[in-house]
Amino acid sequence: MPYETYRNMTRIKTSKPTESELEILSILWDKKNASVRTVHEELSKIKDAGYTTTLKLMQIMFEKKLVTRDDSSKTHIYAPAVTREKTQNQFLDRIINGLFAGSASDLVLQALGNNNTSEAELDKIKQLIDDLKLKK
Amino acid sequence: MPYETYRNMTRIKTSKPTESELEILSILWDKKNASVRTVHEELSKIKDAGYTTTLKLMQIMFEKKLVTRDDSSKTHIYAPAVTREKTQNQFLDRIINGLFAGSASDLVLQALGNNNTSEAELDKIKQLIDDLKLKK
DNA sequence: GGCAAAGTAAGAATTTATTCGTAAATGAAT
DNA sequence: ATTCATTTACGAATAAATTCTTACTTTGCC
Repeated sequence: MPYETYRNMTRIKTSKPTESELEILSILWDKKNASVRTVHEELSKIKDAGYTTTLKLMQIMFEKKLVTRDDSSKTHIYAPAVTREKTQNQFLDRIINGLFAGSASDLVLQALGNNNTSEAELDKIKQLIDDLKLKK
Repeated sequence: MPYETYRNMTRIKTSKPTESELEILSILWDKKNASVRTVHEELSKIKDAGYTTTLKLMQIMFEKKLVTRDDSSKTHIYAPAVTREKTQNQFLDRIINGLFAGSASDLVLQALGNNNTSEAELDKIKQLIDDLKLKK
């Protein structure tokens, strides 16, 4: 079976976004929605690829249902179909299970230990912890 | 240039481990060191691939300097060349910058919010926060 | 209508990652 | 020293992700 055929078959279902898809999603999350041109120009600031590359990627993301698309006018307008939060949790799960032996708190300890987090943010986390403890 | 040649040129420098390499590293971190056979048997519990596949992967990891190797006897013994902590931080950095807009505390809030962390672990985190605040 | 600009579509090519087949090397046991 | 199981070496095949080339479509403008 030719690879293209295979890919078209499996591309359908929603799945974890790849590295490049994540970059595009990040832009869409910020802008709410955007044309390929807009995304591509934003993308050009951090990487170097042709316009049709971005287009193709966004088309694939549409097939995977990672984005929606309004094609009522010539220039299609894309919007994220998955939330930033859901995607964050998806990646967190993977990294926690694959790299932190399933311990979310180990991840938290590493993340806080190696990062200079502001005092205000530390307080916010402390507050969340207290809330969580109350619920137990 | 044939792909094999190209790959041999670029495979040299240490880089972020791939998904499969991470599975092998996890086993090596647990066992301190192991032969290909041992790693492969451990791997068989969670995935289904041939022995030479594991071997090849570990050889590539050796070339990438992700693992070291004692080849003084017939059965080579591999050991991790990167620490679990360093790798964890590498991935945390990537996910924080790529998906959490650079905010480690956002990641922490998500990780704690969506995970049922035990009270003891919450206390440990709280303790760390207090330590961090003292240092400021 | 004809044409240019900007866009989309689709498949091929390339790059990277993973898996496998085959042959050669090692070494233990007889 | 011959046999046999185990292991390594290495290239090729396959899979997956990314990039590019080419052709077609739409729209605005003269």
